[in-house]
Amino acid sequence: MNQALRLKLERFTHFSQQDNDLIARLCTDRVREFAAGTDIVSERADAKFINIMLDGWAWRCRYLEDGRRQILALLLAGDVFDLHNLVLRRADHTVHAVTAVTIAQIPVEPIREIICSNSRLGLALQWQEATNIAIQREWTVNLGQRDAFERIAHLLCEVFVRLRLIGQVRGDSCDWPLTQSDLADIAGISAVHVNRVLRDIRLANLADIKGRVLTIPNLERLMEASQFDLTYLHLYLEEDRVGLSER
Amino acid sequence: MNQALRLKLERFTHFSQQDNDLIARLCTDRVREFAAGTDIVSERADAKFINIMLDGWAWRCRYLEDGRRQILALLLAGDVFDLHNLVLRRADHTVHAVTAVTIAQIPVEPIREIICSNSRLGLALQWQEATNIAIQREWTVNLGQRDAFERIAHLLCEVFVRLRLIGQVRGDSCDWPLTQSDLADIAGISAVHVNRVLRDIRLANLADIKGRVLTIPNLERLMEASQFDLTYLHLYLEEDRVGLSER
DNA sequence: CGATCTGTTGAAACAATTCAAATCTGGTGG
DNA sequence: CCACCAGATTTGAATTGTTTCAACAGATCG
Repeated sequence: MNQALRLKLERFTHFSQQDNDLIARLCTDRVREFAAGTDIVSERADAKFINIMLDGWAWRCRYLEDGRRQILALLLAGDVFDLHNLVLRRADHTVHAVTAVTIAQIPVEPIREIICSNSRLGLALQWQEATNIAIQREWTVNLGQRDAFERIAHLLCEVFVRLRLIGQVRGDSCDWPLTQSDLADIAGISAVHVNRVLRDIRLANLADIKGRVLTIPNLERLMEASQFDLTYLHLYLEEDRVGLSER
Repeated sequence: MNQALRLKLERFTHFSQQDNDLIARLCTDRVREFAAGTDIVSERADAKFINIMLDGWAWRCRYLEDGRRQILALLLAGDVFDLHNLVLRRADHTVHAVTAVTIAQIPVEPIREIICSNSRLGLALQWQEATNIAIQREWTVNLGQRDAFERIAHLLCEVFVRLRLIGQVRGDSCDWPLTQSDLADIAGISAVHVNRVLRDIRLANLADIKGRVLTIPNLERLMEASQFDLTYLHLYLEEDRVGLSER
């Protein structure tokens, strides 16, 4: 099974060999590649697949008529998304590949069977969806209550912790393919202001983005600065591996 | 069956007599009343029930350590919520009764059975949850991309349309139990600014709140002013009853 | 009938945006 | 290998949207 997916799902529960085999098979059957900058799901497209991110970065995005856009979620390796396609008929937003992306696109029916079988795997898929929604709520809090500095700092914490979960952090650094414009459309502020806030964060020695790499010298301090509380990620197993302690 | 719940679920599909009986039974078994101003679900409480709003107004809310709060969702009659309790172990936010509230609190197991049975009712419950999430995404867009005027106008549209769905609109008016402070914590702006924006909306003759009643003389114009597009509510049946046409 | 929320308004302060221009960066083709 | 280009980042100055503070009027409720 895909490394990131295994690490991710095992934060919820451990699986039987049977479950492991099943998910491994699903993830090799229908693998698709998307080039950086292309759309994975188009707004108003028919809702056909449940998707599993195997590699790369993507985002959900809604465009307004006048060209404004809001990035609604970041999708990282190991993320299961669009489970709502079990019941919805069409997409109400776009999913966009930021980097080159590898995805398993699984038709609705096999997933429905897994969920109805009440296996641990089915529960884990639903848990994934539930945490996606908890993250969506946290982004709502971010946009509604926090100022620009806290919003950016909080986002950096979240992504860093999520990447650490799937083993994509090296020491205090990780990949960072997002531009300042992208960050602006996540945080609901202008790109110019993102630039100034990132400068302030850098000057406070809390985090630094340079050459598509994010470095957080002291995650604990960055978490304090943004009131980051990882309860909302609903990580149940081996909690020592995330949070404050290294590795 | 509760009137609002029936109207709501039938926007997704029609039910067999068997389904109708089942849901009616569940909704009479475990009915609880909450007084206005009390908490229905407390942050970090064990996640035990799936809830169905039978009557009244409630909201989801997250508090930050320093006292700021963000209202994350409005829950109206007919809304099924906290379906994520099928997999999550504890709440990451509060649910608060705005008015007196009547709720059916259903344990996890019977709901799991309904969903796994793959009946229309089970799909309808999942559809409810999926639309709740779509609304959460739309609120994220609202906070991230729209200015104060558009945010408030968009919210008024949404609530009015949702209330109309469950037959709680009289002509161009509906109940409005929220204070300007509440609106502030939904829209992520200060209460003072809410007041000024509401004045502007009133002066533009788009909507008026007076004495706990909201009046929207011309919904179509208010929808235009806030770029309100009801796709995100995923209403599939009898679409003529909502949207622009009256009744 | 006073006490306590809720709503309203003005003036000053602040956060964030806009516009514009300069610099830096990575990739491309000559 | 260098010149060039487009996109990304950085900075300053003027402007706008929003907040804060403060004071008062209007409701609502025991």
